[in-house]
Amino acid sequence: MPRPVSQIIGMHQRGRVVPHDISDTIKSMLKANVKTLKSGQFMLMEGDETNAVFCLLDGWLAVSKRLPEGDIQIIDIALPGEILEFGSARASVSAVNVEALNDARVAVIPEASWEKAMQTRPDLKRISRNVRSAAQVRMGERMLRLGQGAAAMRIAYGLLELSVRLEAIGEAQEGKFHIPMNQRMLGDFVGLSSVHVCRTLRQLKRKGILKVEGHMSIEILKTGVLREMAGVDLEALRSEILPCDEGRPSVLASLAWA
Amino acid sequence: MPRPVSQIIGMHQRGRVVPHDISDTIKSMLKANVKTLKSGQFMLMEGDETNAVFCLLDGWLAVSKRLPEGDIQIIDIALPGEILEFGSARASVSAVNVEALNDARVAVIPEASWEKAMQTRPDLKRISRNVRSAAQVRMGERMLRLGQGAAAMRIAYGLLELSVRLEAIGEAQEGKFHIPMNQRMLGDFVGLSSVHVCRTLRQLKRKGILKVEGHMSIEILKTGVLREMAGVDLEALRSEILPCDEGRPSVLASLAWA
DNA sequence: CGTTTCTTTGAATGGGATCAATACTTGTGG
DNA sequence: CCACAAGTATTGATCCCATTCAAAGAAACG
Repeated sequence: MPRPVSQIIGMHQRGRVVPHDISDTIKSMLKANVKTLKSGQFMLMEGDETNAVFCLLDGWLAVSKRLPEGDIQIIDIALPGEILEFGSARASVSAVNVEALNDARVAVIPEASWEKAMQTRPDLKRISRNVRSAAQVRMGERMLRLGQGAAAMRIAYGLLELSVRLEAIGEAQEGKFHIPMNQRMLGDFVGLSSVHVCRTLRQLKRKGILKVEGHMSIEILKTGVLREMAGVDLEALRSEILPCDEGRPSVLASLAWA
Repeated sequence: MPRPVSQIIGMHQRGRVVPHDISDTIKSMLKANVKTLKSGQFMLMEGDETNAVFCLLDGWLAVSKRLPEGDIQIIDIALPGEILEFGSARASVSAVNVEALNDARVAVIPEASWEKAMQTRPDLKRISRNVRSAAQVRMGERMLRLGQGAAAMRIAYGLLELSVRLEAIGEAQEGKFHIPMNQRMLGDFVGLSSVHVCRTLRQLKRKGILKVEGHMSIEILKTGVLREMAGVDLEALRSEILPCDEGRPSVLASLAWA
């Protein structure tokens, strides 16, 4: 489901059309080393060394952390177009686990190539920053609800966030989308036990706010009510968590689709 | 309490000594526009526009978000040396509140100047990235405990994180430090009610793990036990949440101390 | 078709919130 | 200097939401 060319970065800059070969530089960078992950496979574990930048081309990744007791919290969910830079302050050691939630393809870009590309391509730099700040904002939103919100609010926000992000990349239409996670994982995402995820979803179903079919095929029926439960301004959320470039929606991964 | 010159960035690069006037470029950038904040004053509110980069020179800032119901979650606490970039994906609109927890000084740097400085100073770029990833890692740690940890663990981790970070900038010695927050704010930080913060602190006091005097003067007596409760590897934490450059601890703010 | 994993539902437990009342601290102006 | 006010800490009692335990369906899978 590729997007229209007008939404692909690098094809236009301030009205001028950029030669295709420049855009192809990024394309080739993205295609140089593509890692294929099967559903459930770990791309990275806490403590692993990495000095690469990852661009998610296809599929979902869960970025998570684990307590000594074994409890897991999903810190963030990466969707196609996400740019992942790990390594902590001192060394290039990952502080998180990264797991494929379904079959995924990830472009692995050596830090040096990435740096170089950023210098020659100001649009890439902008996009990188926008993708990063989008991730930061949505993590903040989730943190707010983890700390202060009740179960219904956490679930409501989680679903709305996914819905908004999925719509932007064409993986959701009219509030309908599929989540490649079971209820246990969704619980790890919103900070609830799987049992309580089940109960909360049931409530939403009974109130006619959601429709859930099979394994996590979701349809949001009453956006307004859900929005209210989540305590979020949908328009503001969209503008904050959807990466854009020069005012247009942008998905870096779309470059590798050709 | 300035740090030894050897720890100040820009004075050495791969063994070579850099002329002082280059380092002075950054110094003058930091000093060009310094904003003074009084305790309790807001530097930024959700919805405000900013296209500047902030460097915290002195004092503590709380970065927080608020639910419609009024509940507040402190997303992160900025300490001297922190580099703050706001603005979300699409526009330069802040998604957070930033409040001074005590009297603070912040260098306000126009995005353009910042970009320019980053290009001419690779060390600044490295530091900026390290500071950012440190913030990311500690937010992840807190998110993990917000979602999965009980009250004692949240408090224990919160105190340990602060202790580690404060020691690195000389604001804590031998586990003793002062927190410019009341129990309500500490609760907003770790996701607990003020009442429960009080109870949890009392437990820690009774067990001889902590000493608390007056308004939040803390002394960690049994680091091992606290570390255990927090479920954290102290050494790993240090290496992940303390910004460094070229293997040495670095605090950008120290440049403005001269 | 049996096995495993996942969902659903019930019942009991428990942790933290909330409500409420009492001390303590700090700052203010008389 | 004291009295008062406002904010904060402390503690008890109660309530409620979410976890845990347990068991029975339902779906996926080899």
